[in-house]
Amino acid sequence: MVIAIKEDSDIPIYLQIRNQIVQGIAQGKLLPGEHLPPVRALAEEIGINFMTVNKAYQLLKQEGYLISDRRKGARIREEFPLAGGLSAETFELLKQIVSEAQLRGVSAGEFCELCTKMYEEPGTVPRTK
Amino acid sequence: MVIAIKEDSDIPIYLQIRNQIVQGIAQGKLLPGEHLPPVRALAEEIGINFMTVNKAYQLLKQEGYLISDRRKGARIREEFPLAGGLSAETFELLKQIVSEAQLRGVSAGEFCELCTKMYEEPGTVPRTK
DNA sequence: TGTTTTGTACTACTTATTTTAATACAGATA
DNA sequence: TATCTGTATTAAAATAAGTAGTACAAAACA
Repeated sequence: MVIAIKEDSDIPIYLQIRNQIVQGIAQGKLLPGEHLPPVRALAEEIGINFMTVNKAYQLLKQEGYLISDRRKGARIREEFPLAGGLSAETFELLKQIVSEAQLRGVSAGEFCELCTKMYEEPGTVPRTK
Repeated sequence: MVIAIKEDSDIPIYLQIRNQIVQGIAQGKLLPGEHLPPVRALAEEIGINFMTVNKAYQLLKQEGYLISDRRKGARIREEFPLAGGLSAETFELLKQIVSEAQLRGVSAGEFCELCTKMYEEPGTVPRTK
């Protein structure tokens, strides 16, 4: 999977990496058990320090998406915890997003339709209704 | 409306204020045209510097939620722009949340149900399904 | 054995952010 | 006039965040 970094984004590089990997797993681009590139290789590919990639991997590992493998690099976890709900942080974030959507005139139905499309056809969801 | 600041939160104070006001508007706790407390009064109530409150008000004003009223303090805007869609930033954030929900075993149906409840009965939505 | 590759711990540097502070000012109000 | 509003300005301090450099241990392999 290709990691594309936006240099001018206000999202830090290590988070861009982390987010793209999470989305990659959710979208099936990264399969359970699959090896990620070594921190140094990915860093060189992107053109950054390998500790920045390491920070992303550390975060993913801490969140349960990755397991460390000193032999062949980091691996996507085989069995996900399936926490059965959102984390407290994500839950609060979602409440905030719903409030803002509501105030911008997005109906509950439209919002759900948008989310459903994100579930089903990730990558092809247009932003404007 | 009462603004409750979590001192140990990793979200900065001015953002906590801003977020709670946005949610307050969405939930009908703050009505269009309603006056917010003066920056100095709210600051003293919370126990912070009034410029921190001012920063929150500035942000809300910039986002179109508030209008300045030099006579009796800031006021909730009467007519919202109804931007007709999410901002690009919020859209990306939502994509991220959907991915994470998906990986945690939350189905599209469950996710939509949760969002719908957030729309309809804000404040009473439990985090655990 | 030696070499290479892996992740990681530790440290450091730089930059950005957040919060507080002290004033000052202009418009509105009583 | 006196007092209330928001706001502009500037500064300072503290904290946090991001990125990077070096060194090291475990594993793999020729």
